[in-house]
Amino acid sequence: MLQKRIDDQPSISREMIREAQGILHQHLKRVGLKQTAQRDTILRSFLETRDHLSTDELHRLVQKQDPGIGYTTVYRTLKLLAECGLASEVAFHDGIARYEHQYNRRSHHHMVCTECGSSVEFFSREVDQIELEIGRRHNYTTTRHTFQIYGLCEECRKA
Amino acid sequence: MLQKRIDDQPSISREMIREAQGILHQHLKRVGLKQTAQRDTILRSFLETRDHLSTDELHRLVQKQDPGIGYTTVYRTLKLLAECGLASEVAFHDGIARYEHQYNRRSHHHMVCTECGSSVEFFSREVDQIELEIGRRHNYTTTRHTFQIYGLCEECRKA
DNA sequence: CCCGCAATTGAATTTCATTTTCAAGATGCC
DNA sequence: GGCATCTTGAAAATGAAATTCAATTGCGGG
Repeated sequence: MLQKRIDDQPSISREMIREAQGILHQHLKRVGLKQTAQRDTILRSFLETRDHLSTDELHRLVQKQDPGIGYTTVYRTLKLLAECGLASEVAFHDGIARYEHQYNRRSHHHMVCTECGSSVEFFSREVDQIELEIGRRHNYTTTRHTFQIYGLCEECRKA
Repeated sequence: MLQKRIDDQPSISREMIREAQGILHQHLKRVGLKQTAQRDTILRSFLETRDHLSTDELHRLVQKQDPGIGYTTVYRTLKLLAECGLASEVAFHDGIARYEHQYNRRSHHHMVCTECGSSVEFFSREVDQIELEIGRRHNYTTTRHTFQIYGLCEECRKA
């Protein structure tokens, strides 16, 4: 199910959708793939939701726009979006791959309630610096990191 | 396959194995389960390796000690070890659950090479403090966190 | 010491998300 | 418009994790 999410980002504008679509189209051309109505629909549905979506959840949303679009196409399009930097995979600890917007978003992290699955986003400049520092120390060229905190939210603690 | 790992921990002593076994036995008694030769063998094999083991990898190691022990038993015993705090799950980004020793180990984190899978462990007090700070700010009772850095190690960069 | 209940074991099966296959249908370069 | 190539989506395959079940084993009480 879709889970409550708390963060501080403004909602997506028509302008941003157009821009994101441009990024996707450019990426497709660059790697010799084709624009299709399905890929555009999937991108739009993805951008219009603020949650951490699994392939299955996005598929359900997409079907409200166009019931003919199959699970496989959503699955493949999410990989494309990740490739061109519009989406990125977040692994919470429940064994399901989830994706979130990446376009125009500050580097952020998640705190997840292990009871109800709700999550809070937070920002920490320090974490980015630790990545750089540790990479330098051990001679790695770092590309990204994941940082997740697990615990009980206020409501689940009471219950 | 077993992957190269770099860290700064001394290797496990006979004394620690005895102590870990005590912890397991106590846990079993507490929740009304039984001691078995298989569980002891699996714990020993687990402690004797310094790597991040998948169930499958540990199963193979265990079979060198006792070829009769099945995959399922290893799988179940790893969950037991996690329950009593002797092991903890680490999810790198390859979709396989791995476990590592938790007993007597400082809180640490991983930097993983996305090319060859080798990993470096590192320690950062700051990360623990961020967990506390963020938990307090959003009213979560935090229990743990995961922090992983991904990148290219020196050798893979050259290649 | 031995009985009997309850837990354990391991092979086999099931589950479930993910990934691949393939034939029919689009896309877009010429 | 023609044609090579990519795309699509249903179905099948994959693979790790989880469960089932009948035979076996541990262990507390008598």
